[in-house]
Amino acid sequence: MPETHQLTDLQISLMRVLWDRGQATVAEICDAVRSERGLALTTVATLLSRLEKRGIVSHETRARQFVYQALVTEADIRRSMVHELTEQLFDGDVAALMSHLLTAREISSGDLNRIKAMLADHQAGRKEA
Amino acid sequence: MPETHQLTDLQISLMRVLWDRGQATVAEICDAVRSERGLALTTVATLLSRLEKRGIVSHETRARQFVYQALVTEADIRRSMVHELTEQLFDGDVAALMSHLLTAREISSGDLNRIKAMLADHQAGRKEA
DNA sequence: AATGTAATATTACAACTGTAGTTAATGGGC
DNA sequence: GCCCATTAACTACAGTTGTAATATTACATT
Repeated sequence: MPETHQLTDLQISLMRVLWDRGQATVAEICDAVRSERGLALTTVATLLSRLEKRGIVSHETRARQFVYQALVTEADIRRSMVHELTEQLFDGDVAALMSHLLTAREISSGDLNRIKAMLADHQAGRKEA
Repeated sequence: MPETHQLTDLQISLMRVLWDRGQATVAEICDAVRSERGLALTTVATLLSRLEKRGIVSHETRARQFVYQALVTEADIRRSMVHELTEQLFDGDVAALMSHLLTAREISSGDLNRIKAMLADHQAGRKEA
């Protein structure tokens, strides 16, 4: 259970590559983010080694190259970051955040229907648990 | 329309005082956050002047003291921070964030009912609009 | 064995944040 | 008019982040 992992935008970009692929070398990650953010190889390497120091990723060496993999899942990060945000901005009140999402944003009716369906599912699933 | 204002935990604590009171002197803000975070007066002053440089707050001088007030509302900050988070972690998909909230084990049945009610309200309101 | 090449390791640096000490100004009380 | 207390201004410093150049290492090829 990683306590609370707050990641920046850039850090998430790198993580996403690992989440998508499972593993990746520095060069692969560098390539993968090139379109959205052109970074030098050494920059990516630095970022990854910092993430490793924080216990977010790990690496093994294979054919002279570091192959990184995520140690936390995207769900973990979502959980801890959403939790943080909820605490900070909504005093921990998830329903308040929901309310914000419903009112402070243009939500499509498609979204609304999806949400209603999810709610129904959720309650159904909850009952049998 | 303040572009995108990401505030840290501490910055939000200070802002909250201003949001609650409308205005406050440095000393008042310092006192207000003392319980949750004991900071030196000069620390609070520094933080506020940095926020002012960013256009988040402003001050006027009254009786030898700076009286600060927020230039952005809590709703503004909520909007931009929730938006950022949604973009970064859910690829902009609000319904996906909702889904996460429903499944991420942080929601009580009471919350669920409140949410259902809000959804109903929201759709009702939306119809007449 | 020498060398080119690819990869990592080391070092650097500016901006921002959290934190606060020190200094300067100034108004109120005596 | 002088001193104290309050308050703001300036300075400082360590940690994190974004960014990358340079240095070192080591494999593969000749």
